[in-house]
Amino acid sequence: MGAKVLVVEDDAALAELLTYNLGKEGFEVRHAPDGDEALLAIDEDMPDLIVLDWMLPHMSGIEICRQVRARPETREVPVIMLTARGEEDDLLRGFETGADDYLTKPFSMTELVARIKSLLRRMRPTIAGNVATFGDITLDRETCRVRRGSRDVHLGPTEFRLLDVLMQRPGRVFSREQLLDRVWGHDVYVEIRTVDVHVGRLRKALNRRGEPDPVRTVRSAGYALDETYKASA
Amino acid sequence: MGAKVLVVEDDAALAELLTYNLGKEGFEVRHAPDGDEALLAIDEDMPDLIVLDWMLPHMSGIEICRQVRARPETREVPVIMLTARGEEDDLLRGFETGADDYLTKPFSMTELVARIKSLLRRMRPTIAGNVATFGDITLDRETCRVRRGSRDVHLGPTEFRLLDVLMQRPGRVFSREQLLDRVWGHDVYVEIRTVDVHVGRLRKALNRRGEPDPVRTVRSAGYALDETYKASA
DNA sequence: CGGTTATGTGACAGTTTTGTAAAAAACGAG
DNA sequence: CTCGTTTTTTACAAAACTGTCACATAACCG
Repeated sequence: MGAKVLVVEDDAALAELLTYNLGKEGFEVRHAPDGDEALLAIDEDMPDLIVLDWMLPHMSGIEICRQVRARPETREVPVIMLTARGEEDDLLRGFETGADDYLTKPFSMTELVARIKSLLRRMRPTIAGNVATFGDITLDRETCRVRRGSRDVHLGPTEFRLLDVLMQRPGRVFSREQLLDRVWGHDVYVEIRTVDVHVGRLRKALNRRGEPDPVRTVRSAGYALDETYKASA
Repeated sequence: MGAKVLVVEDDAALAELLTYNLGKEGFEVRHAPDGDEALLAIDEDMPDLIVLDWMLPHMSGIEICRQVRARPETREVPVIMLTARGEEDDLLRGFETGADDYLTKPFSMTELVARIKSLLRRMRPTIAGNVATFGDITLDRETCRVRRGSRDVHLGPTEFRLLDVLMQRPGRVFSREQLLDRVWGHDVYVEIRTVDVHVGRLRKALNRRGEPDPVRTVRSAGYALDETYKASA
């Protein structure tokens, strides 16, 4: 499946149009009609991107945007705002608040989709739709398969998600806590060292004898995919 | 503000308009009339953002964009493209190539400025936050990597934090007490001379034979990054 | 100069962090 | 329920890093 997109829009007709079209593009769409629903949705399952109508019943778009930017775990989520024509003031305040892009109604679906893809690519460089690539490693979310070069790599579900998370930002160091959050879920309690074990298994599955290890251990910090390796492969 | 913006635009009148207005906003603007000049300008002093006309004499905007994206050191630089009305094909190809945003001529200066600021804020992790540079030394907090020139420098956690602190204000002298505070934490008790040992280790890791030492000892005061060195490198 | 103080640095013993095998527990398809 | 797979925990060894000390150098000062 594609990225998760949260659409915050009170106009039911437009909301449905968006849901339908984005869904067709392979995004997993969730809809929230107002600010409270939006924050709830964000809590329940973190979207990869938010499309935010600027005019909402109770809480203004600007307020939601501010709240999203305020929390550390959502700070990185890109926001596209939808404004009515000619609200240039709002627009500028929107950018101030930290929106990443905006579209003026009415807008073309093609354009919205292009902008969404652009922002997502910027956020998660290796992910183009369902397939992520890092050097000679390929991870396909659709078929749940991983390949290295021409060989098939068998991973258990946990190793698969682990690699998936690491590949969302190659090179970035994820702490064990962050990995627990993202791979196991923020409500599950497991020993921190379990991460190490699974990283070990991921390595064993990924590396045949003589191949360089794409997983980097950063002492006292966590694990990351090694950009050096990517360059060499 | 004060970010460096490279404007690649062959139409002299528009170029001047851009230069003037962006300058007024506090950006440091450099102008290149064609692709070759653009690449040269990028080499000479890396811009923080590129405004790129899509229709250029020799090399098309798309080609420049591709080249910018191909090099690791410019991969993260955001690109805004300027297109004539109705070239929707170009637009989509532009996003494919990795442009981050686009504007259709004619556009309002306010809007361009807003978009530039938004992109710069989004890139902040790279420009203002996560990567520090001092001369030929680079410290990346996201990947936990340090490089000197083209060589990878391996540091232990303590040396890493130490360099991090020093790089937060290059040239400033930090007393050993201050370094203990900031690197070890103000609640830890360790001998003051431990700082010296770690500075020594940092030096050893940073300097290959024949290279000048970027760390300056200030007798009876502390340590600092040497601005003399920065100038020379 | 000689005396004094500050810094550089090798060695080392102790600590922390990581890799990993193996056991135990959990899970899932028949 | 049973078997095979996967996950989690645990324990231990290996590796990496740390803080301290002692002594060698270097800088300062009258």
